[in-house]
Amino acid sequence: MGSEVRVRFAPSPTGYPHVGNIRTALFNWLFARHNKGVFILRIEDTDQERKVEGATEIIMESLGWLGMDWDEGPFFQSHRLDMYKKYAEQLVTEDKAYYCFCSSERLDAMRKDQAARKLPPGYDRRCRCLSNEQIETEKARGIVPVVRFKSPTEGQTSITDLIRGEVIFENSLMDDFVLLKSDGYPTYHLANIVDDHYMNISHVMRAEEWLSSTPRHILLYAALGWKPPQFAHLPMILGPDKSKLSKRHGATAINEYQNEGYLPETMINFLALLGWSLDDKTEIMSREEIIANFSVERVSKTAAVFNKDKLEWMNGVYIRNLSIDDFTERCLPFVERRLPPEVKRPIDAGYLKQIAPLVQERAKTLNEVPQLVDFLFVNKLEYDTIILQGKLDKVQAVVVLEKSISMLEKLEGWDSDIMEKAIRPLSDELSMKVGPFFSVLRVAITGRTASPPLFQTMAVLGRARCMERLKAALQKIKS
RNA sequence: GGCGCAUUCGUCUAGGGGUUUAGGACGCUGCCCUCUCAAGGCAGAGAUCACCGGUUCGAAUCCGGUAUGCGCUACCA
Repeated sequence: MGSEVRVRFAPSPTGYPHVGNIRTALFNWLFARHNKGVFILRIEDTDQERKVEGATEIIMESLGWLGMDWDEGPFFQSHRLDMYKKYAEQLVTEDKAYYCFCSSERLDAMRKDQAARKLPPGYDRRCRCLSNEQIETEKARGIVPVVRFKSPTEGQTSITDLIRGEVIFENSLMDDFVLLKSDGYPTYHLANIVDDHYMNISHVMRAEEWLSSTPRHILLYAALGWKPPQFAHLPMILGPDKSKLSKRHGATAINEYQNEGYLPETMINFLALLGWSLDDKTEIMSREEIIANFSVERVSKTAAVFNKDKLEWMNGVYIRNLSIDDFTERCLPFVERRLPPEVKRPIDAGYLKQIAPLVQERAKTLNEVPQLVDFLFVNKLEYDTIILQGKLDKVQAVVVLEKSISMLEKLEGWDSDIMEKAIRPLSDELSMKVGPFFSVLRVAITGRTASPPLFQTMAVLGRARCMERLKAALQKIKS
């Protein structure tokens, strides 16, 4: 069972998960599911300063929302401090690592000096060859040391990345990085290697920004006598200006997309296509299709700009493909939250279901549904009288309303076809074009110039409210 | 500065020596449909495949260099 695929998503709990991190999670998850492997959730909470309360829960909720289930975990690195410490000390004993007593002030000064003299930055290895006595004196002074890795000063370290091929690094350029911080917490480098080893991780798929520190990891595996996993460094996600996607580009946290009314299936599909493709044309794919076809070979090397226009389009596609019941259900919380306060709560789900077909193909996000339907809920319409007549003059608009009202009053039923059959001929009768003619009625009924189909809307609104609105419009234009 | 990675329409991408007058999608423009707005259909504009050399009968595809972009260069991940 040594060939079993075991991958992990290992976020640090520093807030709402970034779409880039979620994309990394998704590729790991897809890879695991495609290969019938194991997907592990591990929380890398080794930075006490950046840790945010509740972030872990949010991460788990986000994964849950997207339907990315994990098979093991969540594991917390903060619960495994003894283990990291043990290996750090083992490396010190084996002379593969050493204690460093340098203060952060000295380190800062050193870096400044290096920058001023245009030297490559990096720890100057002052503590690399301390004698036992020196170590004891420093300890006696109450200085808590960090543990640094003794990087080789010559040779090369190469990695074979599943996406980028062989990448070679000069060991002489690698500095003695910290393994264990003075607060007893491990750095990413140590914790990562220890955990990946103990969790039997077969493939490490992470963002490209990690490529540069991978030789450190390789060296650490070797120092510990462990076999490294395979690496795949995923392309990054950029903002429209091609810099790393960040807040100034708009929403970056996955939950923002949830709140903006994007469907989880849209996010999965869209994110999957950011760096991976099935072929030269397939774009809309179910989660199952993506799983069935996912492979690292088809992951691209190039960073991708997050194209929100395309996301919106795709969300529209998914919204239109929803059943009426499903669409109604998903709209409900948004409508509940964003309809004007004067509308009575709870919102009538039955009524919303009648409305749903009118707006389903018009909405790109669930969040815009409330604005699309609010005129069907409020009691009094607010609109500018001038839009009522549209291309017509005032007298014509009055006639349109009067004729329509009397025609509708005579009507037996309140079915959209019946209404249309009765009203449409009126425009001919008055030798008006249907466009401007209907427009008057549309504004009277909806309070706006763009709306779902007029008669279907009227059918849903109901006879009483329609007549009331038409008469109100007549009053309004006359006064 | 050093090291690393990358470079095909504005964007996401297909393509991996001849099948390519470089294909698809978003967006954009026009037309059709049409009671408005959408949706849908059709059409169009949009890429000298970053640049320069090389290999080859032949290169977007292979190699080298240059440029540009990005990443890393913390007791952050």
